[in-house]
Order: sequence, then structure tokens, then C-alpha cells
Amino acid sequence: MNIDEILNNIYPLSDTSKQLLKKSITEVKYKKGYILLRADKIEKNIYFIKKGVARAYSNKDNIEITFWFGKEGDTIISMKSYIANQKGYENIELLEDCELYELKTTNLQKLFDEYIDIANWGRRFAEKELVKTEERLISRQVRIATERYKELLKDNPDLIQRIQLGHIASYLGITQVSLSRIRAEIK
Amino acid sequence: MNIDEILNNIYPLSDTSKQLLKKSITEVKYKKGYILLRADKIEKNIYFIKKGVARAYSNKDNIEITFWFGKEGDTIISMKSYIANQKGYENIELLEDCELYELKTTNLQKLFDEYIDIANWGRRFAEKELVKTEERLISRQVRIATERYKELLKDNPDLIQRIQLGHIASYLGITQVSLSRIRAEIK
DNA sequence: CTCATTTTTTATCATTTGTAAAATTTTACG
DNA sequence: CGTAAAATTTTACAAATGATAAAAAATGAG
Repeated sequence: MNIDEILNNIYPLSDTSKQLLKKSITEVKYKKGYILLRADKIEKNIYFIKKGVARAYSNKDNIEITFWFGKEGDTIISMKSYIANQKGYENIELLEDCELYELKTTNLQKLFDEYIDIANWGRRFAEKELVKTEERLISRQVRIATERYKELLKDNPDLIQRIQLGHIASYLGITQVSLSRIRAEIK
Repeated sequence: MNIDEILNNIYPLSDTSKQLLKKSITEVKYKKGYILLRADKIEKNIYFIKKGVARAYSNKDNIEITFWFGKEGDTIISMKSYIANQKGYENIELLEDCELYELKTTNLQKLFDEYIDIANWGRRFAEKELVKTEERLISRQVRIATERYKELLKDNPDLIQRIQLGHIASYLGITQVSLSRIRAEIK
């Protein structure tokens, strides 16, 4: 998934605006296991995943709780950093070797104030992330773990192949033992 | 909380833009128990709460699951309707007699395309809702019900007075009986 | 104020889920 | 290819939560 496609999927931009945005974007590569974002830092970049898989996790009583997975086309971002310029909740670990587009957000604010299509790009970006986040929240609230696992299996079968089950169990809000029980049951 | 304050808290608008927005806003009142939004409909309005409390719930196997509360200053919105023009998940029930500002969203899109400060107002609106939604998601993922109850008690003590415990238990993801046990324990 | 209705708490028992540890399978790498 | 390490599954037991029913308390209409 190349950067033009990713940017355009969010909101169509004029050539001028797209060039301005792309001025702040570079391509980077990191190895599996690399910690891209840290919860105790205010992040100045957001990343679009060209290739690879990542997870977000928080530490709670020395236990890592995974609450997000991202793959090709998804955005890696500390919302709190991006929106409120505050420390976020998430550590981001790359679960495969990754190729990423890195967008420096330092002069984004200025672009928002000057170019209406970039402002609307930023609006659309937040809106789309909002719908995704809301879906996750409601799925978590309304469905029990078994159903959420089946949902994940249906919507993202590749993730279950690419990500170890301990992380998936954490993401589903259950223990790995419970997930094993679920998997044994639905076979 | 009046409408100027609510609009300005999201993003400062020029007088012209504010007047344009306010053209689409009227004040409405509904009684306790009124169902303001329905899950099976695409909603054409969003509401800002001037006075009162509301909840969002979804039906799951004939059981209502509450996943949101709103009070003075909060926004009542079907995100799926607003952002994707699709049916949302939520029924919204007013839990008290309410005074609301009703914003018709039909010509909002046009305003976004024409006025940069309205585009940025829309961006900021989505961004702020996003941070709130993310906080709820992460709280739900990382904290157990007891802790979430204590968090609610700390951050919104008034809600626990104003909303019946069955709804709060549902919101916390536990049964009313469990919530009673928690309350008995922490006294 | 009183009585009926709704809401909340308590008690009991059944079920689910978690913890810990062992057994098995898969993966990584020399 | 073989071995060590990591990941996953299984088992047994303990703890937490849920379901149900019933009692107690609070609320509201007349």
C-alpha cells in the first residue's frame, strides 16, 4: 500500500496540498521486536503501515495488556500525543519486520490553518479513526470473548496466523488458557 | 451551558461561521424516558446537552446493554450516522427531563467545504470525541469492573446519584448483583 | 401520608474464568 | 538437522462472577 493511496483513502487532496503533506513524510524500516512508540513520551510522528503488523499495549501491574493491532494500511498513532499533546497510553511493538511511512506532525497544525482540504483531511482522518475505535469499544461491551474471537477470526483471519495467541488473548480480555479452551471448543 | 460556550469549547469560530452554524441549531425539550435516537435509523441531527442526563444502549438477545452516559456539555450523536451515513448501534434514552441543542447536519458537509474554520471545528470535534472514546476503550480493557466503578465514582460522582444502578452495572459490564457486592465491599 | 411499584441488596448455589504447573508443539538458530 | 527456547495446550484446583429468588429499601402517584 503506497502513501498516495493511503492519503487519498482518507480524503482527496489537491496536488499542492498533497505535496505539502508529503514533504513531512519519509519511509522507514524497523525490525521485528522494535518498540516504535513509548507510553511515557509525547510522540511527534504518526506512522502508516506499508508492510507488517504491530500491537499497542499498556503495562498494568507488570502485565502487558494488548489493546490494538495494526496491519497494512493502518495508522500507528498516539492519539493523546497527536490531539492533546500529552503522553499516551500505548507502547507500540512491531510484531514483524515493518516498512512504515513516517509523518512528522510538527507543522501539521499550520497546514490545518491554511489549507481547507488539509483541514478536511485531518477531520476525515479523526472521524474514520473514531468510527473504528467506537466499533472496538462496542464490540467489547456487547459481545463476550468467544464471540469477539469468532469475529476476529472472520474479519481478520490473517492476524490470528501472524500474531501469537498470548497477545490475542490479552486483546480479547481473557487469559491464554481461556483462549485455548475457546479454540478447543469451536474446532 | 449555553450553545456559544459549547461551540467555542470545541474550536474558536469567526462570527460569520458561528452564525452559519447556529442557523442549523434549535433548542428542544423532551421528558424523561423519551427515546431520542434509534439504532435502526440514520440520524440527521446531533444534540448538545444543555441540561439533563442520557444513556446509549444496544439490544443484545433482548437485554439492553448500556455503553455510554452523557450529561451537561456532552454530545449525543450516532457516530455511524454522522460520519458514514449508516445506521448506528445506539438507542438514546433520556434519563431525566432534558433541554437540548439540536444541530441539523444536512448542510454541515457544505460548510466544511467552504469555511476553513468550520472544517477545523469539525476536525476538533471528531478529535475530542476520539480521545474520549479511546479513554473509555482503554479503561475497559485495562481495568477490572471494581476499578472502573471507583474511577466513575471519582470522575463523575453525580452520575451515580442520577442514574439507576442497573444501568451503571450494565455500563461497567457486570450484573447489578455484582455491582451491589462491589458497593458493599468498598464502603 | 400511605400504599403500590420500582430499585437495591442479600443469600444460595451453579457456572465460568483464573492461576499454576506440567505436557506438548512449534519456532529459531547454530 | 538437532537442540534449546518459546509458545501453546491441557489439567487440576481455587477464586470470582453469574443466575435466581426473595427481602429490604427507596421512590412516586394519588
